[in-house]
Amino acid sequence: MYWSKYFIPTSKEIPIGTEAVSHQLSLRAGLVHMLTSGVYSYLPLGLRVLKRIEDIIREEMNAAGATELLLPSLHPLELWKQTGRDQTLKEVMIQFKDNRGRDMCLGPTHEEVITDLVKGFIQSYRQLPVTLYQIQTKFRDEMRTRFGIVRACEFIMKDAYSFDRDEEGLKKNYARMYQAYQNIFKRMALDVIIIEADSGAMGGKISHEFMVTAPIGEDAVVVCPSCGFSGGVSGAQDEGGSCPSCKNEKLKKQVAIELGHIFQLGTKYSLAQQAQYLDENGKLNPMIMGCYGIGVSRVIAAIIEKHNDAKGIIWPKEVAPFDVEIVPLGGDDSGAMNALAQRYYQELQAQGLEVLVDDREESVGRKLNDADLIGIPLRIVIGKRNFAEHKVEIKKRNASESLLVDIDGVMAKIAEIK
RNA sequence: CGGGGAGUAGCGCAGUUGGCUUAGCGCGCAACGUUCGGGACGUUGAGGUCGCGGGUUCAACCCCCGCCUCCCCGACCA
Repeated sequence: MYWSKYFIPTSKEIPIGTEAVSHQLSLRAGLVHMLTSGVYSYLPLGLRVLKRIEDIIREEMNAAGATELLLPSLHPLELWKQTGRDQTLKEVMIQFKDNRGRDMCLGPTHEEVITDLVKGFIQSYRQLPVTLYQIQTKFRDEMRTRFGIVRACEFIMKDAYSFDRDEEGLKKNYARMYQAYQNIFKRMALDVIIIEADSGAMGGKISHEFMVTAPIGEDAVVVCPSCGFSGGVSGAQDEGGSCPSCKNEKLKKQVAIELGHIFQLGTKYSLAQQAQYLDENGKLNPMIMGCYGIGVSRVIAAIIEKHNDAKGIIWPKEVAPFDVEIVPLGGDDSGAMNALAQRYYQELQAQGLEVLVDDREESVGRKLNDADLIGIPLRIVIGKRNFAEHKVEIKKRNASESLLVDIDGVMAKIAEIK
């Protein structure tokens, strides 16, 4: 991709009314743009990150035996009355009458819809278990939005739902999802703290939250500075309580942001909506459900929050919008330098890498500072001084030093360090 | 929904105790020239219903009333 043909509106000004680093950088690096409070456009660079995060989630969910589908966002309110959540979620639900006078809402979550779907097609124990998931936009009428895409009214969520014959099956599925979540966050370079949590409006008994410590957090966790033990804030585990694991140190309280939440729902929805199956004895039983969410768009903010420096974002390579950025700086020999950039562009693409070439006619300072800001993991700088000596510069965004490499040795070097 | 802050050019801001403001500055944008490895410099230029609606006044961006929007803290939630 050539920068001049693309759309990356960067800014050096810190946007008004922003405090969180991730909020500032996601705006300055041209990832997202606010339309109104809690409602964001994903610009090309932000969309690329989003897609990469989604791909990681898809791979891990598929590997864990879940199947992707896509449910509607537009729901008849009638469906929500079956579980009473038209009332319990009333405050966050965006409701309205359509032109036919029907009461409708935009889906804030999808337990009712998926349960309604599954009960229509699954009648026998032979068809269970089944786990379905989607990556989709949710709508929640937040009274108070926060930190840009961290807490938005329209946001992207991965939500999965499991249906089992019994508790044992649910626990198995739950454990599988738990493991998949650990894999997912690890691949995104996020250290998660997993805590037992309240089920809230979801219902059910057991649930776990996947948290990442960050100043943009809305919740608190306690962490042991000595052994790394962590947990939710409650009773004996409050700050100052001695670590229940190593006893060496007192626990420290930290704010954390919730990125994922998994629930053992049990029969709350299957009973209310009569999602039943026939067992081998010909007896009707309610399906045993679990649900598993990840705030996909929120993950972007968390990654930026954890991976940045004074100059900008430092994308972990698995989620970076591009793998390599080529920066020809121009000069007397700019024709030959641009040709070299084009050559690298083709060679790197042939290796399956996503490549951005900053072909803009901008000052050196602006190009290099923009490169730092948008944070592509690998950068190839073609400057006239080195070019005259048949060399180019390769720099990792997360390294302080750059490497001088022979013009013809670039591909080998990239393959070595990428 | 309670408490605080803020709306003036695409972005970031200044301003007037009401009138020399034809509303400025920085960034960005356009053109030309000089530069050319770390957000270069100069000259010229385009760009604004001063959030919206009323009111007071000879005169309102400025004062009064009402409303809208955005941000932060809290409550609530995923």
